[in-house]
Amino acid sequence: MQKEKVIVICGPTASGKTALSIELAKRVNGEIISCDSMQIYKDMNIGTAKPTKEEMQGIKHYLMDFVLPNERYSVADYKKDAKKAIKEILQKGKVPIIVGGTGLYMDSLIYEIEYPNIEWDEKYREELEKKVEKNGLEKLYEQAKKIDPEAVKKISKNDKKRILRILEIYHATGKNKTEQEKESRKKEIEYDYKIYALNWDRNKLYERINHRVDIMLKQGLIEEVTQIYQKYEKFPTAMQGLGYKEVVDYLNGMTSKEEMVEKIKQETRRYAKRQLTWFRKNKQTIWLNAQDKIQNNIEIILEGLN
RNA sequence: GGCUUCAUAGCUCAGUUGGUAGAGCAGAGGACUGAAAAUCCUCGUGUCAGUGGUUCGAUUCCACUUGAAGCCA
Repeated sequence: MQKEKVIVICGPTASGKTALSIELAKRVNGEIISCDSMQIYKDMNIGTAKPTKEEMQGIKHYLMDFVLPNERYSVADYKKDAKKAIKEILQKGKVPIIVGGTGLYMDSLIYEIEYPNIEWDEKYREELEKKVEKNGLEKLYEQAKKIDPEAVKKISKNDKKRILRILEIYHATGKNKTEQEKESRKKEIEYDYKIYALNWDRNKLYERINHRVDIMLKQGLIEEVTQIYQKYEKFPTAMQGLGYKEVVDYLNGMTSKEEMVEKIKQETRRYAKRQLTWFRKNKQTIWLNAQDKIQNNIEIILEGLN
């Protein structure tokens, strides 16, 4: 039996994914599933460049604006939610269009990675964090090496996040990360993902990013962050968002306004570069020239559906 | 007009007692399996302002030229 087709549109921030995807959805009777680790949050609109109701033009968007900034959300959640959304859209007889720039989330879907069902262990994480503070990372690195030498080989001594993760997986499942990752890819991929990525001339992309940051500030980014900051107490990840942490520093008097603006622009440019690195890795991706007319790119995508 | 100081990587600056040079930042490339807009790794050849001179050899010393900053008129 032939697999059903799912369109995927990725690309760096400010590359025009939103505009393209909405036009495409109108054309193919599609609905959009966002693939963006920050647009999931409520109240974070300006800084995440979330499309407005008007921009959506009546096209339904899934997995956007449904998590509170003080809640936790992970790739595993995303994968589950996104697959559910795909099924729902197909059942309606419509075309699912995955759109976004979060590479990790994207891969969890297109490779259909299976995540073992484990609970988020706040206590163990805190315990590990304390150990790092007290004795430094090195001891935990050695410990991780004993548990999973193969995984440790691939990371640096300074990669705290991944060192802790190796320990956490072992703590929760009794398996090492390498083993668990092998199992996570065993299942056959259910859909025929057609993957497209948008690209720009690098300098032009950077100009767009700079310009977009200026617009965000005009639209009231500082006010948005101020409100979120007052409304919620904890931000497990939401405040890691670009633009958000920098505004927080500014509000706390750590930086001047000019420094803040420059920092947001620079970090966003760097982020775009990392996104491109990620998307280049997948060799089945078809690259679209974002400087072309939207309609031309839509034609290319339509050809791929036949 | 006179004197002094400076001119080295895209930027800020080290340095070479004369044997053609190196940091930070910017930038580039890469990695990525439950925080990912996060986290981490790698990468520094440039007429050492220009033209002459001294020298086996000058980015380094000398002269002049150009530009910048400062001081004195």
